[in-house]
Amino acid sequence: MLTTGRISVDARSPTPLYLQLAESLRGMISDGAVRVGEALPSERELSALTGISRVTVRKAIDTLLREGLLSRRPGSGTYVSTRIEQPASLLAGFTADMRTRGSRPGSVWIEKVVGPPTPEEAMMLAVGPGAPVVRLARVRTADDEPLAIERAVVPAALLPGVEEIGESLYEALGRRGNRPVRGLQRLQSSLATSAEAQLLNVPVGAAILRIERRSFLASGAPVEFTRSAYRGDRYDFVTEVREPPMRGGEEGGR
Amino acid sequence: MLTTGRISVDARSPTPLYLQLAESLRGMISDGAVRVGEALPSERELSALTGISRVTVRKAIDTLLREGLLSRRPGSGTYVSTRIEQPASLLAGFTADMRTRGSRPGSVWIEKVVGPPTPEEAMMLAVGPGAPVVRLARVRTADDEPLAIERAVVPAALLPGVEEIGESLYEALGRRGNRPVRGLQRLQSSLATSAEAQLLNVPVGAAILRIERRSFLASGAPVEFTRSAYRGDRYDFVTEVREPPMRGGEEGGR
DNA sequence: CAGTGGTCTAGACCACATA
DNA sequence: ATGTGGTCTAGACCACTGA
Repeated sequence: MLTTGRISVDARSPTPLYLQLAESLRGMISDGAVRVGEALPSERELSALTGISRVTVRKAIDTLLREGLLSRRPGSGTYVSTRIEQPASLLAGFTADMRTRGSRPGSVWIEKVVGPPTPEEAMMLAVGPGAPVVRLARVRTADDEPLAIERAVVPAALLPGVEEIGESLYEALGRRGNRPVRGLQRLQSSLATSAEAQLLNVPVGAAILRIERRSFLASGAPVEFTRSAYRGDRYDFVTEVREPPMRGGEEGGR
Repeated sequence: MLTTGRISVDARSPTPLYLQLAESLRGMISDGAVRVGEALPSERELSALTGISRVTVRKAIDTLLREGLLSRRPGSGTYVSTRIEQPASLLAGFTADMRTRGSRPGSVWIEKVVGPPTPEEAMMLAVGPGAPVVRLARVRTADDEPLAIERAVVPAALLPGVEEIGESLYEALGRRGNRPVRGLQRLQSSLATSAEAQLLNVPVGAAILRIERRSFLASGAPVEFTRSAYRGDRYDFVTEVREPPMRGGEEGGR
C-alpha cells in the first residue's frame, strides 16, 4: 500500500492500478486538492510519486478524460476541466426544475386519491394488485401561467398521508426517505387534445411535449410513474449525453 | 509501407499507427472481410502481421470498441458487434441510434459544402470567422421512410475531406480521432413547417420533435452543432436521469 | 492444455508549449 | 532549453476460455 498525499494505490488489490489511480485523482478533484483550471502533476511526476509506470498513469488519466473531468494540452499539461454547466437532465421534480429556470412554480389540483392500481400501474410500479397507490393529477403553472399537466402514480406505502403532500411530490417522498435516485424518461412530440388544450389554455392541435417518467430507489424499486404534457411553445428539455463507458480498454487521444 | 491482405500501415505517415490500423480494421469490417459475429485475428496475430507492437494494436482496437463496432471477450477473442446495446441518451449519432433501435439507417443528401461560418455558427463552434466549416444537411431515413431532417455544422479542421464523409458523421470524426466525448441536447416540441412537411412526408402542422445538439471534445472544444427535426409520430427520445452528484458534506437520505 | 484478452513495466523518440 | 503530452516498443505475468 502506498499513500502519497491523497494518492493511494495497492499493488496487491485485485482492482487494476489504473482504476485505483483514476479513483484517487477523481477524489483529489472533488476534494478541491486540485482546483478547476489547474494542472495535474505531470505524468512523469505521477509515475514517480506512485511507482506506477507512465503508460499506466496515462491509462488512468484516459478514463477521467472520457468522463470530461480532465483535458490534456500537449506540451503544456493536464488540466481539470471547467465545471460543466449542469443541465436539467438531473432527477428533479417540477418544483425544483422551475426554480432552477427562474420561474415561480405553482399547481392546481385535479385529482388526489388513494386506491387500487390499474393493471398498467401495477406493472409499472411493480406492486401487487392489492397494494394501494396514490394518484396525483395537477395542472402545473410557472409564474401563474399553465405550463403542464402532470399525472403521477406512487405506491402509497412510500408516501406520508395524502393530506401531507404539498407542492412538491419529491419533497414528500424525501420526508419518508424515499427520494428516487435514478429515472428513465421518454420524450415525445405530439398535439394537444381538446381536454389538454382547455387546461393549458392553448388551441387544439398545439405542440405538446409528452414526458413519461419512471423513477427508482437505489434498491431498484419503482417510486413513481408520471405522465406529463408540457406546452411545446413554453418548455424545452435540456439533457447531457456522454460517451458510453468502455468495457476494458483505454485510449484518450488528441 | 506494409500491406498484408487488407491491412496497410505506413510508419512514415504523420497519422499515428493506431489510427491507421483502426482505419484498416474498419475497412475490413465494412467490406465484410470480417463478418458480424466473427472474431478478428488475435491481437498477437495482428501485431505479427503488421509489425506493430501489441500495445499499439490494442489502442487501435480500443477506438473501434468505443464506436461500438467491436466487442472483446476475455479469453476468447475480439468480435464484430451484431447490434449495439445502448440504453439511449448516450452520445451516438443517428446511424448508431437507428441500429440500436433495430432499424436500417439511410440518408438523402440535401447539402454538403465547405465554407466560412455564419456568425451564429462561429459562436456555437468557437471558431474564428476565417476558419472554414463543413455544412451537412440530410433527410435521415429509417427503413427507407423519412424520419428526420438533420443539419450539422462541423469545423472543417476536425474532418477528413468532404468526399470521405459517408453515412456516419461520427465515424468520419473518429477517423481523425475527433469523436466527441460529451454533448448537450435541447428538445422541443413543435409543428411541421411546409418545407419540413414535404421532406418528411407528413401534413403541415404535424408534431415535430426538434433536437439541438452541441457536442465537445475532452478539451472542451466544440465538435458539432446540429439541429434536427424528427417526426413526432415515429420517434421518441429516451433518457436516463440521475441524482445530482453530492458536494463534500454528504447526507444520505434515510 | 494452448490461446486469448487484461494488465503492467522501463525504456525511447517526437512535436509542441513555455519561457 | 526544459518540460509536457503523444506515440511506440518488446517484453512479461495473470485469469480466463474453450477444445
